[in-house]
Amino acid sequence: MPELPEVETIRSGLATWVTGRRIASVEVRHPRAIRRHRLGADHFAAALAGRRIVGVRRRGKYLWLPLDSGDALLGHLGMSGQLLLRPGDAVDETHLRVRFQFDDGGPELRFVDQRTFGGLLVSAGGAELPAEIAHIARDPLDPEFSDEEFAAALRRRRTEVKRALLDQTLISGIGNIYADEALWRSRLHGSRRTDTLTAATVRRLLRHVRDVLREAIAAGGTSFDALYVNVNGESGYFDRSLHVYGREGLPCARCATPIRREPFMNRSSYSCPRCQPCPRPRAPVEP
DNA sequence: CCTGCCGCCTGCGCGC
DNA sequence: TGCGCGCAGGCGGCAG
Repeated sequence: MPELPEVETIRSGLATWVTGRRIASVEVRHPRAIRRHRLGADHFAAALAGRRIVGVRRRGKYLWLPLDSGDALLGHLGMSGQLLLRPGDAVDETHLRVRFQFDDGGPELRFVDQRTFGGLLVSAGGAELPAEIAHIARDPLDPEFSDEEFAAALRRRRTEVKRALLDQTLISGIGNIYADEALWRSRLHGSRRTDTLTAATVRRLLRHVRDVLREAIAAGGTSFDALYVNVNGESGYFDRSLHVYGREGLPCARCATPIRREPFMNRSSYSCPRCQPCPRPRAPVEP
């Protein structure tokens, strides 16, 4: 579920509430939530108990908490993951997967995940950048993201622009909502081939990607339902500012044409038929 | 190598 | 009321 703005909202909340605190105990309630920690639940808990959290970092949709051991607690929220700060005596959530208690007796950290597509692991020596996410590209809000390298990668690719925006090894943090919103702002149809985009078009696309991500962060993210909330359980309100996502049949804010929904990778893509015309099929390559 | 597709899970809303 | 179906913010692994 959560894309960069939601994960950044959670990162920022965690930074406020867990930085500097020492983990006292870890309870793994569901093994699937730590399936990517190959050494198992006991090792996971032992690697964290007694460690102090020294910060909270993010790349794309991944979060990690560097520890005073030099390791890091790495997490991905998948489609339905939540990280919540809750009083220790609060009733357990139905989908509570992992509980972290601190030695200061303050609020505990809970990993709650309905669909268990998300998960946590301890990355050995991963405080600076976990090796497990070395394949994830920098995100477009990272000061070291290179627009030129991204444009060059698009030119080399033989795929469609929406697929490229969702490819976390090219540019990270963008998911189905913000891909559709950035494409609408850029007046591009998602099935445009990446190798047909001009340099100016790629610049325009990146500008709109950054605009929509920053605006969504300022709104605390997009909450369609209770599945995405910040660490204090509060919803974001960027859903009010969406122009196409989830708006099939509603008028385009620019031209009033009804927004269309098209099947895409077992999900949906939303766009304006007039502002974002389907690209012409490619001319066959001459022999 | 690169690209595209499937499977992993649970819950909700809809039509019958 | 109940049931089956389609759909949902994502990713890793694998086939071609």
